[in-house]
Amino acid sequence: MRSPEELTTAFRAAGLKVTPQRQLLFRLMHNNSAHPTADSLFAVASQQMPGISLRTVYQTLTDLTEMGELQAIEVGAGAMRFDPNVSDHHHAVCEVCGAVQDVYVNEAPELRGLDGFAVADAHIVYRGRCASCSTPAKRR
Amino acid sequence: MRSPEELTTAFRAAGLKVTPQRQLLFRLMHNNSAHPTADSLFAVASQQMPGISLRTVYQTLTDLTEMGELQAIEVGAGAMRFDPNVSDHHHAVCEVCGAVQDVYVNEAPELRGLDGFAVADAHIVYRGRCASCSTPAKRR
DNA sequence: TGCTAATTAGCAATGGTTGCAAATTAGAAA
DNA sequence: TTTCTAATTTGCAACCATTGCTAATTAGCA
Repeated sequence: MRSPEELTTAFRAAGLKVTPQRQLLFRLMHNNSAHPTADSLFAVASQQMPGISLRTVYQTLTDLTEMGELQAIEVGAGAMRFDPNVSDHHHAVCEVCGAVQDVYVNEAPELRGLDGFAVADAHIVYRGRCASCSTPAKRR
Repeated sequence: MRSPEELTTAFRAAGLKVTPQRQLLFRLMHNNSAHPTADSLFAVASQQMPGISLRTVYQTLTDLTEMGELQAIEVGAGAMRFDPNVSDHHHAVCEVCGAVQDVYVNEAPELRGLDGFAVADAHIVYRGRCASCSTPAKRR
């Protein structure tokens, strides 16, 4: 997603208002690689702006997603995650701690069984253990 | 998933009871390639057994999934789908009609960005248009 | 045929998300 | 700077898919 400054310009150009709530969310999502849920983002936002509504967080995340600034991802089990990285990539979900990280594939595999299906998009969810959850010997 | 007869034997061998509800659901899921949701399966089951509970449908689908007889898949947007095909495969979801079909990949692609993540499982969801939704000229 | 643990049904409750309406406010225009 | 109005925010109710709970029922062994 673009920088908070660029988004400010883009929103105004589109006839949308740039409210303090939106500015805060622009900042919180920019370069955010945590793949937060609406709720976890709400928790962080609330610290900096007590009284901000969860409804507004949902609204803004939806708006940004529709504008192509965020990618909404469904990793199974639970809430939607939001990712400011809108490049073509996939996700790995740690089954231990729930963390989500970006994964890139070099080339799409060949498919069988498409049977006339016209693929527009593909998304892969990998499950397993992230680096920190794979090294139990670390606690010495 | 195995045949209703084999499941009957397997359930009894595991100390589980083979109720009329379960037998019906065994039959309805066997060779079912529609990837039904719990609710759509409930609708079909209700026709053949009025009074069957949605709770029981959920329960039985969960049991079968835990026994490895079904695969529970999350295609994004909406309810869980259940698939009696438990072989290693993926899914294509039609964005027009919502149909889900099985897809097989020849070989897993190389990944970048794993960064120590140990992959245990991968599931790909393709989105696009199924064959029947891709041929508008059919209505002559 | 009786017994008992497994199962069912029904309903309440949960978690994530959206619809709605009233109050507030950004920002263009005067 | 003030006014005006459409956009936005908030709070709450409602929604959907799913699960928890429990009393009543039942499969299937002895």
